[in-house]
Amino acid sequence: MVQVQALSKGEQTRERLLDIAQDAVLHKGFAGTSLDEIICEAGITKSGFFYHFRDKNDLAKALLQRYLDNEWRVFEDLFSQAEELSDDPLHSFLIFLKLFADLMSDIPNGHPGCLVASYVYQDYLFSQEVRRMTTEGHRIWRVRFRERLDRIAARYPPKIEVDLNDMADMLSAVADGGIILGKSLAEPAVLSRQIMQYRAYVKLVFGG
Amino acid sequence: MVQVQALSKGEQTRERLLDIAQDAVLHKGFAGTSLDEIICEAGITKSGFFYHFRDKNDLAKALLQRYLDNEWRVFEDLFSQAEELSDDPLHSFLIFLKLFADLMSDIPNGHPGCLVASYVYQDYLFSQEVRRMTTEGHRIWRVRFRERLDRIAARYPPKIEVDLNDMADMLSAVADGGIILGKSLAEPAVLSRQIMQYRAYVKLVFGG
DNA sequence: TGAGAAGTGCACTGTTGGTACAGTACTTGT
DNA sequence: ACAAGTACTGTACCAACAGTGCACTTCTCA
Repeated sequence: MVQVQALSKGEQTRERLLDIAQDAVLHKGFAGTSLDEIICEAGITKSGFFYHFRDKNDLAKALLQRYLDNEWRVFEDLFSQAEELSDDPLHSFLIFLKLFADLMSDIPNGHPGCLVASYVYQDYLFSQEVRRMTTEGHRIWRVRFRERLDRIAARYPPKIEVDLNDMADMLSAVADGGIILGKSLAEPAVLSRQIMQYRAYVKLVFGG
Repeated sequence: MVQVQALSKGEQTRERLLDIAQDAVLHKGFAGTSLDEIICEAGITKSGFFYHFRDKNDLAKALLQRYLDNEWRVFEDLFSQAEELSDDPLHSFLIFLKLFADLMSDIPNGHPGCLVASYVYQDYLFSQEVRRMTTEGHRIWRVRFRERLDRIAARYPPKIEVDLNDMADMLSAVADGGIILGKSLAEPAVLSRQIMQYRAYVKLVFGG
């Protein structure tokens, strides 16, 4: 049993505001999301909102930070689960990808959308700080996946010449693209299937 | 020499408005793009704008329609080029992918962004008609790529069990994801490299 | 019970999308 | 050269909304 720190009333309200805002932003964009609708849905006044966030950009930043932290935790968790199930770097990575795909297919109405992708398509709306956070997010994922691929390549020489950075990026790309396709086609299964396609690629490149 | 129908003055203005609007939308989102800034940059008045478009949603629709038409033409062109260079379905598709990757790496400041992806992340802002257009766009691409893969699979049995719809979708996914990564990391080369990763996958699945 | 956390109330300003409509200059076919 | 569109301009207006600032109040919990 994991001991979760109880949230104070203020933190609860803040989380609720973030939940509502994220949902709205992923469907209407940041500029299209009005503070009025957020506070209305949260049952709070405008002044109450500004007690929690300096301004709208501060909300954007908090939203992204929370999203990145969550993603980090999820991947951390999946990686450690996968490592418990196999010592072999390739098998472990393949298990990780399967777990990832399963997790994505378990989301009730499909993945709600990647906040980072959404921000990338609205970069002029945000401060440099926030833009740097999206860049950093993608860079971190590249490094994390790359580490795994390096370990795999050390034991299983690739069957074809391949740049491991590109291959690491491909997982991010396939995930971002899969989310978009899944939303657009109203076929939530697309995302997990795309991850499995990536998995098949990894298998072919390193596997026998 | 292809005879291009000269644009009337009105059509020129309309195109200019669409150019300006598309650029803005890809950086600020649709709601974040004001009519005022569009007309200001176009050197036209508000009344002039409403001569060309009924309202803002009409602009959104025209923008998307033009984008889809352009994409269609580009792929049509690349496919026919590739088919001229080889009769073999696999080789032809691989050539197509290489041409596609090259085209994407030739864009001066990198791909400006996929309007369809941008719309998907702002779906609540648009009319049902526009939303259907994004869905239809993705569905068409799936079908077009799928046709090619079918022809390939008929001659070259896949080395692994693979769903050809998923494989067709993967090109869209990798392209959408590659655009996002390229923008986010400020590394325009990412997109064409991701397309080449997909090409490597196709080669491994069907190739010897 | 008292000090800070977590709000409320209200006033204000500029912007936005959108409407209405009369007038005008520029093109284009004939 | 002229009429008939085409492609706008100018002006005036509106309701809704984003975003802020600040004084004031209520709630919570150590």
